[in-house]
Amino acid sequence: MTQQDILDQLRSSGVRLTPQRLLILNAVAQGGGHMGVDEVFRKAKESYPFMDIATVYRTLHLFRRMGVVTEVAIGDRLHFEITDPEAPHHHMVCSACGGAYDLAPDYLHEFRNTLTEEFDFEPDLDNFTVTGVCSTCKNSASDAPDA
Amino acid sequence: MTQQDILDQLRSSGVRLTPQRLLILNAVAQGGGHMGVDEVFRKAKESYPFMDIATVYRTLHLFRRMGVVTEVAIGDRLHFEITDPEAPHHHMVCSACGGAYDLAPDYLHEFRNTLTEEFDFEPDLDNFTVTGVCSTCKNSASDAPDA
DNA sequence: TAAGCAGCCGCAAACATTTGCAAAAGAGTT
DNA sequence: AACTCTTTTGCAAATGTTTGCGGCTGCTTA
Repeated sequence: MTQQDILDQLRSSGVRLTPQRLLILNAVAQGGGHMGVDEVFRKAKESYPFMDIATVYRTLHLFRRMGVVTEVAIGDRLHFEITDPEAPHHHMVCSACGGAYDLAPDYLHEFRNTLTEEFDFEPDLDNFTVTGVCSTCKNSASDAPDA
Repeated sequence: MTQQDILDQLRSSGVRLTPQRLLILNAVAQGGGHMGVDEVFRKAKESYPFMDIATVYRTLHLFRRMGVVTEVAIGDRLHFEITDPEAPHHHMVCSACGGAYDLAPDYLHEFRNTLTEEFDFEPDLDNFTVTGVCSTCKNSASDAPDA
């Protein structure tokens, strides 16, 4: 599951491979975890100073539409990561510390089955995120009172 | 479970009751289902032409923080509805037709338990939305290009 | 390799959302 | 009712995101 596959997928979809798109793809990939729009922009701009923010938005949306990247909402910010079809996973985001944890799909099988059987509703769990409070923050709740 | 309770809750939180806030609360309540920011703005403006869009944003965020309204993401748009503590529910949003369906909390109990037990992660399912394709759209995949 | 087409990019302007600030207004106190 | 304190509002300016458009470029065909 390399970038090569992604490039093939793009090409075969009639989408053009441009330097800008490759840079953006690289930026997301090298970002490892979750890259914000502006982080992708800055990183891509390092290699190509004429990079435009509009292109970054358009390209990320394109990639998302094609399933190449996955969008994760952390707080109010959108983050992006390369979609890994071999090991799809979901996210738990802590509203206290902003941390994002991976969640194996097994935990959602039951839920999916329920929705399908009860409502004939086919959930798209590829872009699935649960918000909540993580273990760490929950257990150190004593520190952070609010006035 | 009336607006009165909401007002009391606001007052007792040290939040001030202003005409603007009442109008916005009313707009969301009368909107019945899910009101977009601009819809709330327009409706409130009918009664008070000086209403400012910034006030609408600030107030909706305030209400959300206080749990008075619930935010539902439908497509790229945020919608708001009055939180009903008597009958909390979640949402299934169809990515094809944009429809929003209520989902009883029972269906999430199991899921919540799993997250808590396995990860000590306390999910906030009050603002919980699953995206997917609804029965209608799934079964009429052949016709409806867009509606 | 040259030519042609369609899709893409960069720019700037439109639109959406957030924020700083001074004036205005709610809520308690006298 | 007048006073004071603090929050809230409206405006405008700052961000953040999307879109229209003319020129540019990847890709295909010959």
